[in-house]
Amino acid sequence: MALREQQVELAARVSLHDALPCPLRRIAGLDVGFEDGGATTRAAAVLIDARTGSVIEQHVARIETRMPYIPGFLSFRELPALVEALAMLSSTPDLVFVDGHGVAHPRGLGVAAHIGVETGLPVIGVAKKVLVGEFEEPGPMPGDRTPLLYKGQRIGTVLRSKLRCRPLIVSPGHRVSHETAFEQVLVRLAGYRLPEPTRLADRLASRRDAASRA
DNA sequence: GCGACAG
DNA sequence: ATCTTGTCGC
Repeated sequence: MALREQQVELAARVSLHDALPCPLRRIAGLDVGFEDGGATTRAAAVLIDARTGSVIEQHVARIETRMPYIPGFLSFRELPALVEALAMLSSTPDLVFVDGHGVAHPRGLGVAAHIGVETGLPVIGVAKKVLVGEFEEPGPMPGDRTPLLYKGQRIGTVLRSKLRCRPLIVSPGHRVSHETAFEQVLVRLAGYRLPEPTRLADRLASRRDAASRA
């Protein structure tokens, strides 16, 4: 079966309804990086205590890259490593933040949405650039936002997370509403453009963090 | 046909 | 994503 047909089927399983535990206990951040000029895919998973914000544990999964990057099909390239890293966590997170789009995708299945339907966990997609859709530039203040529209439908939120920084594109991955998605990102901002879960996973995935340089 | 195109 | 130091600006 062709990949785009798989996307359409998987996308039909995505839920935009909130299904998160009231007091969130643990949240996770996921991101991918590459080594050996792309031959090796490196996925990072960071587990954070939702109440204190402290890191509980973090892992890195490294596997052979199986597919090239094709716009619109990113999840098939990164999913294997991401699932591997997620499985390394000793406890399941109540909410997962993924670097990339959720439903803000041509066929509604960005990496965040793909991981969501694959694991059944609540997921939020946090991307740095738009893939598809139109929007009005949001105001300059952190928290300012405008809806991302595509074919007459809302597919995400263009969110200003930091002053003088390009806005983030936030979209539900699975079991989360548009409202909850950007609100959760706002709550996890710690003075940086990216929310903590994604920011920390990003540093671990790309090998420019203190730990891997040791 | 031309340009755009998450990471 | 990745190759890569310093540098301009707030």
